Amino acid sequence: MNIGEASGRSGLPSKTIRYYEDIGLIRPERGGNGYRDYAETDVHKLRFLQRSRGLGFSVEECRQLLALYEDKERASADVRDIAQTKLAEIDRKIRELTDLRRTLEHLVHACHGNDRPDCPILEELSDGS
Amino acid sequence: MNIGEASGRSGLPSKTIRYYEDIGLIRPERGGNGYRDYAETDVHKLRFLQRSRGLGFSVEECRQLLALYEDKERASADVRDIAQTKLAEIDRKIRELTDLRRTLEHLVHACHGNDRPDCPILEELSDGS
DNA sequence: CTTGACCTTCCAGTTGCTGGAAGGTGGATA
DNA sequence: TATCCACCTTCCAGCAACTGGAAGGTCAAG
Repeated sequence: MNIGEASGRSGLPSKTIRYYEDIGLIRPERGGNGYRDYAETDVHKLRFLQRSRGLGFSVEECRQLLALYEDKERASADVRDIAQTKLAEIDRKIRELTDLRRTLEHLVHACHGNDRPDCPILEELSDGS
Repeated sequence: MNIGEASGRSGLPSKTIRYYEDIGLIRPERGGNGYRDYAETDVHKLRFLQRSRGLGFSVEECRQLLALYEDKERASADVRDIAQTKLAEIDRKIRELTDLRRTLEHLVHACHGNDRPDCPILEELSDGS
């Protein structure tokens, strides 16, 4: 499929997809006309990149995560190590998001209008991990 | 307190804290010697920024979130609207992180070594929101 | 009164995109 | 067959959000 369809299916702009190719994250085939030709697995990787970038993982971290699948020669212990580290990070992020959610809920329900100056939100913000 | 202590307590590099001041996110006092002087509430805001940036919110989104406390003239309905939108975003992020977590768990437990080529991980990756 | 760890500003570089120009491709339509 | 228009290509410039380094001021300790 062409880059436009890959873009629509992955949620990433074509520009970004070309950029990811520039920095070596994905390697689509090329048709006789020079157009990039994306396979299903490419779209899966792009969706994966779209998500994990949006969740605050750096491009290099995403590269590591993708490598977990692609580097088929890598020893499984290494794979587990990297994945385990990322799991801990993900758990931390989930905890932080949950805290943030609670804080905003509080703001919505308890800190309306003039009550704001007395709102203990900022104290809550600094709690957690 | 000086920027070094604010840095240590917020988890943000001093460089980044100065940058946040440049773009108007925080406004610490200045001592007679020209040094920045951070209050407790500043540290709370910095910790908040450290977290929400790490969770994939843009600086402009963080500015909005901070404005929920600071703009005391804002009508409470507006506050609720913005907060509600962010809550939906946070819920989506939590869901995506949970999916990502499940995927990695699968990788750790089921896709070791030579089994990788048959691993259905990439299919799982494209599920979810 | 000097040493060293802090602080200041300023300017340049990096990362991760993002927009726009200039031009080629390809299926539909007159 | 021509020409349209939406797509694709590369390249280059600009923006966002830092990050590093130079050049110099401040301050408590020895």
